[in-house]
Amino acid sequence: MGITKSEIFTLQQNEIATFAKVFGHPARVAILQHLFKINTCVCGDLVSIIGLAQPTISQHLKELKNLGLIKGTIEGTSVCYCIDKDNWLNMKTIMITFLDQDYSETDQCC
Amino acid sequence: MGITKSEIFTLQQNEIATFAKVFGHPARVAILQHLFKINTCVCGDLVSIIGLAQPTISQHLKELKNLGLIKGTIEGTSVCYCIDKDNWLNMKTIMITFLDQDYSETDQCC
DNA sequence: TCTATTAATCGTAATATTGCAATAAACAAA
DNA sequence: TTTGTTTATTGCAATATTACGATTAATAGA
Repeated sequence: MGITKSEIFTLQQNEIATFAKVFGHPARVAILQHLFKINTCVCGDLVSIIGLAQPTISQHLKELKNLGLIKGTIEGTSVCYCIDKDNWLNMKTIMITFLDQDYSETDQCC
Repeated sequence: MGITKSEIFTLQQNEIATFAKVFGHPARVAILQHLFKINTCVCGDLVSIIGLAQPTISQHLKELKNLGLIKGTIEGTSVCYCIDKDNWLNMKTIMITFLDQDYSETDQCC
């Protein structure tokens, strides 16, 4: 039925999945990498850099903004985007905790 | 049109997105957390633990197996699943490198 | 052999995602 | 005010994902 049954999972599991989902598209990965790389706000050149149509980029930016990972500031006719450092750090902690689970070397059966 | 234009992104960007996508569903997060928690192979009790139908769990397991994050061993009529440690570590390195990008505190505009 | 158990596969319905053309909105500058 | 520039929104088509009933396959045990 195409609909995720999020109600049967914990808040933490849903949160991890929500963050992961937004990284599940290479355009959004590329946008974030660019924002980190140029080390300042980006005003408008994302469309030419990524290579997708302007409405498509705008949609991807919206998803990143909804999760709070980036923020945009209006500068005249253009909008400047940058990483939201606090929220990124919070997300990073949650994701790394998930990735960093560890288990002892004993009691392995495969 | 519902199809990701992966050809315009780098191999690394596509790899990050592929790993992230598999974590983008809470059932798969829950499966992996359970495999880490019980610290040994799981033979069949995943359906009752997660709370989705057996074909649905089987489908999620298949996606995790396709990416190499888990492996299954046949034990009679049941199959035992566990984390593939080597591949998990490889994935972890790739994902943490992405999450851990950093940028200097200077030259910020927002 | 027959039956029960377990997991995979098939088929299908419902919903979500991706991408873009067309358009709108907001503002700067002439 | 008009024109150009930039970004957001709308609407839609194509494809992907999620979920599960029905079925199949494989094996253990009676």
